Amino acid sequence: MPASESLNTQTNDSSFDDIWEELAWRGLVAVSTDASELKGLLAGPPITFYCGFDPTAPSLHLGNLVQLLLMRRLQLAGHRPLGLLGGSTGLIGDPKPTAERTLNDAAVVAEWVGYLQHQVSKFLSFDGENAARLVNNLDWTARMSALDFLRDIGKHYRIGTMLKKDAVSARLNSDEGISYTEFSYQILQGLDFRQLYVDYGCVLQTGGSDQWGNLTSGVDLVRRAEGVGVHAIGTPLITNSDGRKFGKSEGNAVWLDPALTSPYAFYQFWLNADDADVIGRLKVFTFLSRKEIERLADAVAHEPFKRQAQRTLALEVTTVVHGREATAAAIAATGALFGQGELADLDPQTLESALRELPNTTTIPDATVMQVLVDTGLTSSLGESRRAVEQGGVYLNNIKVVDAAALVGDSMLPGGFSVLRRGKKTLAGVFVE
RNA sequence: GGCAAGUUACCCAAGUGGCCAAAGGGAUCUGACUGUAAAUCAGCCGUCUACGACUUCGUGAGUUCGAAUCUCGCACUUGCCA
Repeated sequence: MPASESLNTQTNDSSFDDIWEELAWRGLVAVSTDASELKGLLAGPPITFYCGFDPTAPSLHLGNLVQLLLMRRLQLAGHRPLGLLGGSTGLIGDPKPTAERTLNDAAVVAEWVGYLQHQVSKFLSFDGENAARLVNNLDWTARMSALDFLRDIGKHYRIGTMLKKDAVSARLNSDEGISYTEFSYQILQGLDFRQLYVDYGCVLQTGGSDQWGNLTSGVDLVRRAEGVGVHAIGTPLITNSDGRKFGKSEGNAVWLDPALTSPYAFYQFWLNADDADVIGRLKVFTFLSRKEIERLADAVAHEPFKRQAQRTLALEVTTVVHGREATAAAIAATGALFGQGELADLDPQTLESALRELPNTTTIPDATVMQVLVDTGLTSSLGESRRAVEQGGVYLNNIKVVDAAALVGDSMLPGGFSVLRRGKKTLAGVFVE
């Protein structure tokens, strides 16, 4: 439901000469085929372009969000998006630099395709002249025989070129090696581009720059098989300013599915963006204008403690992904839980709904705080709970828990619930019956 | 198919019969400082009914008073040869 409600308010920034200029300013182009040709292409009559999403998990994540928003920007510029779901490529898995993937069960992949399809559809408009369209590469791959594959497609591929792709050579140089299955992935992806060119006149593919080898695979195949020059854009990998991977929070990726990453957690993720990163994030993940973003950059420079850019970022991105209502709830919860006042002074109703946004559990007054920490997922074992308490990192209703044997019933708020906190900002709700 | 090397906790990586729940680094987590930021410093970092017990060093058997360490089988990875 959410997302799509934002579609009507999204626009590109008209202060740019053309969409290419805007994409460049937003830092969305890390690599591409001939830049001046692309610029001309995107400034001209509507083209059809595509971006693929492989079902390697039950939900899309932040890396995919970059692609989805790029697609939307291109659509707003008048171009026609094809959202490709990797029903077949997801069965194979693209080579990760470090390790071979474990193959997922076909039924599971098919199920995930359904989830992703639903998610992708929320970010694109399916109305009007340049309505988006979803396709599944299983539709044309499944019926292709091994012989057709080798004769019609394989003949266009040179092993030398394939070996030189970063994703492949990295693995060949590691002691992990690479299976024939994953080695072949680039051909499957190339096949997609060709098929979409033939069926829809698709002339541009976008993807992460780590997929550059796979993007060019398609460009090469279309040139060889169809004699046509098509294009590819690789977006930069989003990393934190200190080079660490982005979108990993407590060891888990930030998902777009609210069941996997709650809107509250999602909102918090953006709110916690580093000063050094926040402006870049605004450019990539919001539809705010250059003028507005420059104003926020100024705010970061002169009054960083107000964290205006972070607040705006969190508001904008959460709204785009989860909708206004969920965002409002996340902000309300944030206000209640991180506000200055006493928890006991808060309206129990407000507080309770805030706690519902958090990981929470229902228990009895005699339960130990240590056990509840585990139940809410704040810690993963009693030992870790014990350590957290010993280190002075556990708070029940903002009162530091000093006794490892403390019970939930020792401190309760009016209304029969408690705010359990680990560290400075990891919170959970405890409902006592 | 032959020969060789390898498989250690979230990741990298020491350890080659007892002093090993296993060095070191990184990541995560906690504390101090702060702005729910960064940087820095410190601590924690297998599980538990916790001064002790239990389960781990690819996997299954075995040798031994005692095995991550030795032997054999199996699986997987890499390199060289065919």
